Amino acid sequence: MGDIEVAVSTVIFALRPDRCARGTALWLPLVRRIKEPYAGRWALPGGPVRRDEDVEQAARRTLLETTALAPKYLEQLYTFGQVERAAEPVPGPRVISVVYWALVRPEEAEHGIEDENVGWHLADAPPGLAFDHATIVRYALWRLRTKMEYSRVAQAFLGDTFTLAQLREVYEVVLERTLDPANFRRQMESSGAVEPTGDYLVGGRHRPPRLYRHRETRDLADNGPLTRRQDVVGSRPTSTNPTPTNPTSGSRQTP
Amino acid sequence: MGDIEVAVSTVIFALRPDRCARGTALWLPLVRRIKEPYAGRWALPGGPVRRDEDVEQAARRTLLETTALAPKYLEQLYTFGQVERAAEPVPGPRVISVVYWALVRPEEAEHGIEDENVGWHLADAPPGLAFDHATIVRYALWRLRTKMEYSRVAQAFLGDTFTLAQLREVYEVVLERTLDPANFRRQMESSGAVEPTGDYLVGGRHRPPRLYRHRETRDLADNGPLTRRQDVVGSRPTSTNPTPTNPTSGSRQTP
DNA sequence: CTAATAGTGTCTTTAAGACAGTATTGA
DNA sequence: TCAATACTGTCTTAAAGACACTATTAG
Repeated sequence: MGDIEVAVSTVIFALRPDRCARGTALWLPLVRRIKEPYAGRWALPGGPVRRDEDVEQAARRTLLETTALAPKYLEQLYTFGQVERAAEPVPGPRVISVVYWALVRPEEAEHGIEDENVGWHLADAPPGLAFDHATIVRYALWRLRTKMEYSRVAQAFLGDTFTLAQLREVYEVVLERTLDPANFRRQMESSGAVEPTGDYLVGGRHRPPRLYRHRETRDLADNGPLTRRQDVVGSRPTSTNPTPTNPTSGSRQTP
Repeated sequence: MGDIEVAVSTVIFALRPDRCARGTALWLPLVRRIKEPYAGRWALPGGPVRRDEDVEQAARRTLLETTALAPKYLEQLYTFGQVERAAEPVPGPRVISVVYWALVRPEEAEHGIEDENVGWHLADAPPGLAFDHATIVRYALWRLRTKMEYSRVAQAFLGDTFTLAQLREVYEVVLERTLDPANFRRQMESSGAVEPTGDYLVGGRHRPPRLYRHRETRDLADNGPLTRRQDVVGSRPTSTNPTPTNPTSGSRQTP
């Protein structure tokens, strides 16, 4: 029964300058596999969950170990639990993967490792990936774009202060369409997601734009009621359940 | 390493008549635990994942075994993977739970088992639950309400044909507020989510309302790109990956 | 007929989008 | 001065909501 391995993988997105086309594009770091199933192919950073660490903690640890990244925004994406997952070239062991997705700021991204085994790739067109990681990346991209429309995730791509033009560029690059600066400004200001610092960004070639900061009314990575960790109302400090172990409903037919 | 158990739990919602207050309320089935951690307490139906079954399949199986329910709408909710999950009364084994949520129609709900160990409870105010199942139920409720606003999940509570008043009642009960019948009608008709069958519901006390059916343009339980299983563009038929097993980025510092 | 629900029409408010116009900087 | 970006104002359109009004049934 304890015959199933649990692993984590993480899809990390960052905005980085792009040589061709427009200035900026969406990138994600990949690591090259060295062991056999898919050896030599690119894959999402990850690894097995240790017995004594939380699953999210495992995601952070493997990320740090393989890419040296420590993203502030980290959220669970989906758990992939099909039986035939490892059955591609070699019928390996049964592995269930809890996949996370992360957003890092440009400065954070710079601290990441880059060598022949760890590198950034365009999120739109990643190279041939191991396992079904291509599907996972596509799903993560869909989640990012969807969440962009109704939340403030875009701010996770930026530093503590930023101009509205920078924030707008995040939206434009991720959603792949241009936005009207005037309307964008109005929306951001009326939504209360940002607030002006009072400072201006000097050194630009033209009129210095106002600087803004995140308005941390709520956490950026919102998982609904999961973020509000300790409830005041309910009971104990909310541990994260181990599920009923086979309840086998005993005596049925009892009104 | 294979020292971790993987289990599933499912939060099932159904609309059922309520004795007090308004006619209908949101209910969910719970099972009574018979084994020791939390023996006697109510818990979500679920159980361990077998080595040879998909995780989703495990959710369906345990649901059928314990409650005799086979919901059409079943979707992954979240995976709970903290270390201290089982550590409440007895420091049990490490268990990671993949939690699903399901919606069942009234007729489906009637087929469910009901005895002293399996019973329906008000989703708003469940009894004292085992583990952190109260948190999970609260989270599932939040997801249901959130998803209700932008998708067509409401239809999963109803049969093949229904009146707009019935559909509106689903929204009203779940969202806990009344909706304007006129505006609701317009929204539903313009969204293209439903289409009139041409028939009318006779036998009512008053003017017979038009019957509608789901417009199955897309799947009800949409998981973004995950539902579109086989891609035509990409490559192979999309298996569901087993994650890279510890890539340990080899030779760093290589430009 | 009345009671009750089904369904339509219309007005107001709000937000999104298009786009013209003004402001402020470096060179 | 000019180019380029920052920022403001205003018009149009679409959707949401409030709510009056008509339609059709059972009894």
